[in-house]
Amino acid sequence: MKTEPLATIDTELDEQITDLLRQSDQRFTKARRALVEALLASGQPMTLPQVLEADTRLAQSSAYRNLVVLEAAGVVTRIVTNDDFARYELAEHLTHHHHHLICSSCGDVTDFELDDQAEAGIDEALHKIAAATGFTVEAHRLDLVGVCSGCD
Amino acid sequence: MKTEPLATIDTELDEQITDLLRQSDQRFTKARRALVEALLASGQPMTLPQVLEADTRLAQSSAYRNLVVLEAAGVVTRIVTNDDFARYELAEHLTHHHHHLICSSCGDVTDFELDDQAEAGIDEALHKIAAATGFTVEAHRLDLVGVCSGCD
DNA sequence: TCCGGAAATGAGAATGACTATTGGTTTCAG
DNA sequence: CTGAAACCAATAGTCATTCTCATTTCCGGA
Repeated sequence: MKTEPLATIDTELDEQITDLLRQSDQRFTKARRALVEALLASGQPMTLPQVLEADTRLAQSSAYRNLVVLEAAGVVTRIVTNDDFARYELAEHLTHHHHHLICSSCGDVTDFELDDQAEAGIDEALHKIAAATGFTVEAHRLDLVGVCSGCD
Repeated sequence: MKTEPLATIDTELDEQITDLLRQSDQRFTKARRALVEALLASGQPMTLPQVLEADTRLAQSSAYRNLVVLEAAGVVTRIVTNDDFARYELAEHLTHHHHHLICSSCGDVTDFELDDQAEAGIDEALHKIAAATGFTVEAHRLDLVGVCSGCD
């Protein structure tokens, strides 16, 4: 596979990902690097067809397999909606905490952030719930479902 | 199909559902009533196999088809997780606004509610976002992802 | 640098949740 | 009572995703 990056992975990010993969006994191969570059270049959650379109050198089966590996290693997150395809994006700890606008019409997913105060309020309420139910919190997901401006 | 309800649908709920279905030119048939009863009896989101197990008189194909009808009519909500099966529950406006605890280990989904203050805070923050992005809000979804007490 | 084994790749086949079709039965208006 | 519309159950597709396996690539040791 030739290398012609869609986006550049800086040294720090490269090391983080290499580390995460190593913890799962996996290598940061060219195909996996190409996937990460495509996700990085997009800046938005992508479906598999979108990923393949962004980098036509990728094979479908390998892309699926590598996304599973990357997800297991904590490098990417898989987002399921009611759309036909699942979507993938770089994990939050490699980027920043954020939420999703999900369009119920076209299925598109866009990121957004909440101000710190709102975020803190949610966290507090959620930890109360967790404590009351014996649930160990890994993450919270807050999605806005509606119709995007392009679908009106 | 015989009728031997798992749970009782009170008159008000019955009328609401009948109305919603009528708006989609659909009837509230026995099979659909049985589905609603099963969901009502469970009080939690159910996978299709769980629904079939709860009421063995239901046929798989009809259950799927009727759940599609009920969802289109706004009677039930479909929740998709990373689990193999989608889950179904009664729509919020027939019950009450709530959120989900999703176990990343066993896939089980449990409902919980937030106090009014936290809920209002979230709503406010979200409407700001919507206004800024030209997004028309239909609903918000707040899920807690983690490990349930049975899976530690 | 060259080798050998282990891991990764890619093309295609298989899987399985879900959907559409079919053909027969029930319901309801008139 | 009658016929069309709606329903139901069974079964055959559909299609995103996963698996298989022959081939290729990677990487440490000689």
